[in-house]
Amino acid sequence: MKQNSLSKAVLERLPVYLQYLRSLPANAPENISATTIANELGLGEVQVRKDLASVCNLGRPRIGYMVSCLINELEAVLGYNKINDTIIVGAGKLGKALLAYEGFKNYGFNMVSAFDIDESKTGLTETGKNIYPLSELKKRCKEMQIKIGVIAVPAEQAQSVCDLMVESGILAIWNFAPIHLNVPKNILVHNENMATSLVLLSSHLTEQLNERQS
Amino acid sequence: MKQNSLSKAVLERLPVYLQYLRSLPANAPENISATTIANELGLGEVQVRKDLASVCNLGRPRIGYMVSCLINELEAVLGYNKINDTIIVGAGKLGKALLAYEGFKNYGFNMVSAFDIDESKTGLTETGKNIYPLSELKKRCKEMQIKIGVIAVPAEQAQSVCDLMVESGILAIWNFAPIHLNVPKNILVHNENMATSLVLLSSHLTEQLNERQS
DNA sequence: ATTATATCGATAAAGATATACCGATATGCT
DNA sequence: AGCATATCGGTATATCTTTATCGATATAAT
Repeated sequence: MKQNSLSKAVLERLPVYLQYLRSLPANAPENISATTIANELGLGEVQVRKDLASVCNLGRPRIGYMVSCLINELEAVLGYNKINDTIIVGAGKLGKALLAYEGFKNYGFNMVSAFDIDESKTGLTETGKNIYPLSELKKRCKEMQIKIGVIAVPAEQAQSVCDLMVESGILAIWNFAPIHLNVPKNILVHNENMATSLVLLSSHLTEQLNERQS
Repeated sequence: MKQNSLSKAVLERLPVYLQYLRSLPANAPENISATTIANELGLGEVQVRKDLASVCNLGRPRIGYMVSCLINELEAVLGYNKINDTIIVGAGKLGKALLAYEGFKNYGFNMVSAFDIDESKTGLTETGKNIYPLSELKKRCKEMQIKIGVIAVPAEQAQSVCDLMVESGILAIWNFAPIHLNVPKNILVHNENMATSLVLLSSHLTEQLNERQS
């Protein structure tokens, strides 16, 4: 593990490698080459090698990388070993889906509980997690030292929820509301922008259909 | 509107501008400057100007851009006027949330119906949309000429669902399963990778906490 | 009318990211 | 043993993206 200042682009691909490596069957060969990974994931082999080199140098010519070591290194660099407790504000369909999703623990995240302004939603979910009134957010975040929050409320309420989160000591926000949030500069906002995702699909589609016509 | 080969980076920011412009109150000034947009969205003003220039050249010095025109141009370039009918495979929490979400129509998308291998889920949702057995996917896609599909099933089933979609004539796939999909090269897969999003949050957090210590 | 200012679009420079190339090395084959 | 081959890591090059700079222009103020 050597990690120093990984670029955003690399940081976004590393989890993909990790996911792929974890998905390999138990009886797969002990070692894997960058070439193989590249083919499987549809990337360039040089890029894979460069990305992996930014994490560790344990590839051997003609042999490749030892899968188990690579997984360990990636987990270490990505911080998947330390558990990050996270809360969700908004217990609608999306909020509940995120709260219930088991897969986050594979990434070192633990969705602790959700908060909603509608107090009738208060209580335990099917999966045994608590939904609390929004009024308790600050108190509970401080208590549990929560540093990560998810915003799953409609756009109109997103900024005020965001402000409340910042006040509660949250440092990183995963925002699902389709709106730009204003935050102090030490707070990170990552926008999960559906519009952005959809545009990529739609513009690909337009290209495809145009090509067929011409 | 001039659109020719917009870069991915630009394509990802355009919806953000559109979203922001639409959110302006009705009594806001008729024109807006790149400087203002940049400040509101936390971007560089030159970047905003360049991005907008890639769509149209209707900014006037000292005046700025006419909001309504800009919205029209952006909608045209992004293809938000043609409605893209879309189906979802997987009617679990996530699938249902996506099916119910009203906001997609703002982006020119219409979530038509969902499909699930579990036939007990078949029927109408609260919002009046149909859930069908997966076995009907191909027939219904062909009938309705669906070109876009959403994968909201567990990783293990994602590849087979994907194959089925391709067979059904779908050209663009929005994949929520944490796995790389193999597809023919004319099919676009956009991965909504939670791991990737989370990594960015988590690595920011690590940096923040390290800074405080030193 | 002249000057000051905000803002534009275009071009140039800088920075980030991806690709190509090459020498080194570990294995398998003759 | 010696050669062919797959694969690595590093350096160099090319491409893509962002940021800086500048002359032009439309309005407002003097």
